[in-house]
Amino acid sequence: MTHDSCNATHRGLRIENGLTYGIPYSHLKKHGMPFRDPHFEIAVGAILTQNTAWRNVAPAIQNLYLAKALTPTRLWQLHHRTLQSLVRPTGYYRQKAKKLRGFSRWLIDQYQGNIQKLKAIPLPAARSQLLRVWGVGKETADSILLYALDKPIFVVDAYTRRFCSGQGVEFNEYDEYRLYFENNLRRLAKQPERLTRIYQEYHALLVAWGKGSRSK
DNA sequence: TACCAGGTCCTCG
DNA sequence: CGAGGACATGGT
Repeated sequence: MTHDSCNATHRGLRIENGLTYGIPYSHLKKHGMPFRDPHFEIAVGAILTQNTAWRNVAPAIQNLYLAKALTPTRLWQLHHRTLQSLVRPTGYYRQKAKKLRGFSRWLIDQYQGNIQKLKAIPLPAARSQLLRVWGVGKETADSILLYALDKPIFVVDAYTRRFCSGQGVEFNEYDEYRLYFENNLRRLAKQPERLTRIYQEYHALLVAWGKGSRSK
């Protein structure tokens, strides 16, 4: 794992340079990243941020880090009640603890707890498998695919719909919004291998727009 | 004090 | 299917 993971993107939000949830990067570099899988961590963030402000999610992930539980095995081994208390700041903490537990169990059973093995699966199959996990809906599945696994799929969230609405673009279904962006952005991408990065950056722009337009 | 925040699942008609 | 409700904490 190269150190670029320390600047990993969580659903469009970049982690501050040199700091990951309050832990100095120099510390991580010196001691390695025991009990921490940055790609799994991004998936955890995707679940915890469901209908929740990111400011409530960051402390929860820091709790998990300090508990050395940011790997599927370590997280699953936490006592159920302990896990609930660690993710409490995110709200819906009973449901979310159950979701994280189930997701971890699933990664352990299907992929030996190695999320990189899920990355090796073709995109459509990986998506349908994720959608079978309890607590993982379309937006969360696509967030995991795009940000944790670098798969080229566009994430549709509340900001995306709000932005479209302002432009007079409306659909009924999640996948209609997704395909609308994918079809248009694909045309702009000269090389297909840049698609993932474009989707990540474009979604990040929508997030930035959403946060900015709210305080107005 | 009320209202909201980057969803998902369950239930009922 | 599809509308309606439950889930829960922290910030403004």
